[in-house]
Amino acid sequence: MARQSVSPQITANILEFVRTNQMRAGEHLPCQMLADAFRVSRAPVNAALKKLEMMGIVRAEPNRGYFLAVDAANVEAAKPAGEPQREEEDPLYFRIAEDRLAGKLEERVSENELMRLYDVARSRLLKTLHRIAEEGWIERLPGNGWAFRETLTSRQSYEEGYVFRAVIEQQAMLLPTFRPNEDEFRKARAVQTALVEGGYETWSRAEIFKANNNFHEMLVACSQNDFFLDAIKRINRLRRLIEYHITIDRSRLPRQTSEHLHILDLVEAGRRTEAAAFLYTHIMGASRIKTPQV
Amino acid sequence: MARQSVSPQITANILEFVRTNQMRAGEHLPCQMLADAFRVSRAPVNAALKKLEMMGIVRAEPNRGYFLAVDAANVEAAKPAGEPQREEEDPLYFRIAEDRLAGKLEERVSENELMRLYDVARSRLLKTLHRIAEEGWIERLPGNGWAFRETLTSRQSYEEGYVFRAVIEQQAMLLPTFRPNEDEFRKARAVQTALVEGGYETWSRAEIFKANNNFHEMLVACSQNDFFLDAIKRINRLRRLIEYHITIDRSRLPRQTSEHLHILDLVEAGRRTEAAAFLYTHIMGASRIKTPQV
DNA sequence: CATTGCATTTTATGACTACAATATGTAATT
DNA sequence: AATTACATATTGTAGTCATAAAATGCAATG
Repeated sequence: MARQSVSPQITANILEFVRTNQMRAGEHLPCQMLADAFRVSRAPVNAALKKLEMMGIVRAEPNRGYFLAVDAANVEAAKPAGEPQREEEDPLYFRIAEDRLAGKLEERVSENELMRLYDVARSRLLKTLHRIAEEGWIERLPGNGWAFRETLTSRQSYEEGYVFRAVIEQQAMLLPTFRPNEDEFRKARAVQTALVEGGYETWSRAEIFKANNNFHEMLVACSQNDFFLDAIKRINRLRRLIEYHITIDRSRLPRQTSEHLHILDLVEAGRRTEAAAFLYTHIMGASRIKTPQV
Repeated sequence: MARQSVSPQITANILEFVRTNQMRAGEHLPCQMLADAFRVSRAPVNAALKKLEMMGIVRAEPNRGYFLAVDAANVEAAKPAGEPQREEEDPLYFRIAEDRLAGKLEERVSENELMRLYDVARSRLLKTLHRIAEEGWIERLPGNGWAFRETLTSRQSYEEGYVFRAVIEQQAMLLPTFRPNEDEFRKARAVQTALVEGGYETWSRAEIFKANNNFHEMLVACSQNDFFLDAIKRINRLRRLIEYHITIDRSRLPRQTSEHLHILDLVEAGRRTEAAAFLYTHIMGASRIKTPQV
């Protein structure tokens, strides 16, 4: 048993790429271009394309490479047929998170203990633990073992997180370096509009959540300050974990989405201060409504 | 060859503990208490105390434990005699940082490559790389290898960092949950006063830098919001790395220190808004002065 | 009764090997 | 000139073992 491959992830990436670029059947998919986009070599890209060929999404032409077989709009439909409902991403990560949230894991744990419990190799466990450490809800102790932090389990830190997000995003928008990116704004508008026009009833929870996060991260990215962007990305990864445990309240989505569109309007109209203030209340509002469920 | 011990680190911790608590000769140093304070078991604490006994800083009494042999003020003097100038903390970390700053390391590096280059075991390398990843200046690629980010090397991100700090610290102080901690304020005042009264000429660069960081982290900690505190801690770790490469300008220290004291005054007088605004310009001012040297 | 001192258990690192996945160089194709 | 197809080189993960360090249980001490 060697390592687990990245090519499944690449497969998903290609599908997303095709969709967000709204590509049409027959368009060429150059191998090197995809490899660069996903920061891997051509090897896993080829493996992914081979899989997609079997799924009927791309067509291979000898010595010319792979070509999209269906329009982007129809890729969606072709996907669930071939593979399980949703690819797993990192099962170990979620198992640890669930067990911690359920109180099945003590505050202090040793690596050996976790290896036995989840029956995984040390290297795999460490990879996941370090990922968790980056998200800030576990830390390595100086001697042996790891200690969970309260970030995940306490109600208070959940609210602190919303305050942090609201402040960071508002301030990012007020920075002198903030400059709306026309291209990204257009794409964001398209996604939010798709959500309003029925998407919020059919999209999966993960897709809705991702669209939401992308919107906010796109806004912060316009500040041109990587520290603000990194801070938001980090807390969003954390949020995803917690909010997966909350039954999504789809009735709130239309309002949320229209608020997003309103923010885009304000920024494009040059009313930045207003937009920032509105953004702040938008985020804090989301917190107030959801917390009773936790 | 097994792993490297944490007890040298514990030795340093005990010395710092004795100093910041201004303990006097003869005071008892309970083993379990120290172990709890540093989040390790009694084993490495005992090892550290044994070393300190040989250095003449503590005295062992059979079946009663260890007792401080000199006053906290004199610990300083006793230290450099026994051991090398400064304990290394993590040589690998600094070697990688130096080599990256000097342009000796490409943007993309593989683990094997680094293992050969620095002649360390994979586990040790990974530990350090993950630490660096947490600080945000390297990231794991999806396939093989790691990629350095621009955070360290670009002039722009250096300035972005100052903007981030200024905003975060100011906003932290303006949070409704902000509550000055009397104890910490008193200690901070003592340290800053010691600096003014000559400390800035005799203290080592590392000590001055640490005192500075502690001051700012203490302020943010008063916001009672861990996300703000974590963000500041993360960027401070990064700052330390870069500023170690700048010859410290000791002539600026008196002004910096008096500004710190001024901030404490304003907060204690309940003039929070003024304090926050002053804090903002204090940080941005530091940036403007230093950048020409980079 | 808290704390030490010591014996015992448990832990994590280093070193080695095997191998599938990833990365890359190069000739052939359009 | 860009891209593919294939062959080759390199990488990182998993597994196992030995061992020093860290954690822990408990009788002895003050």
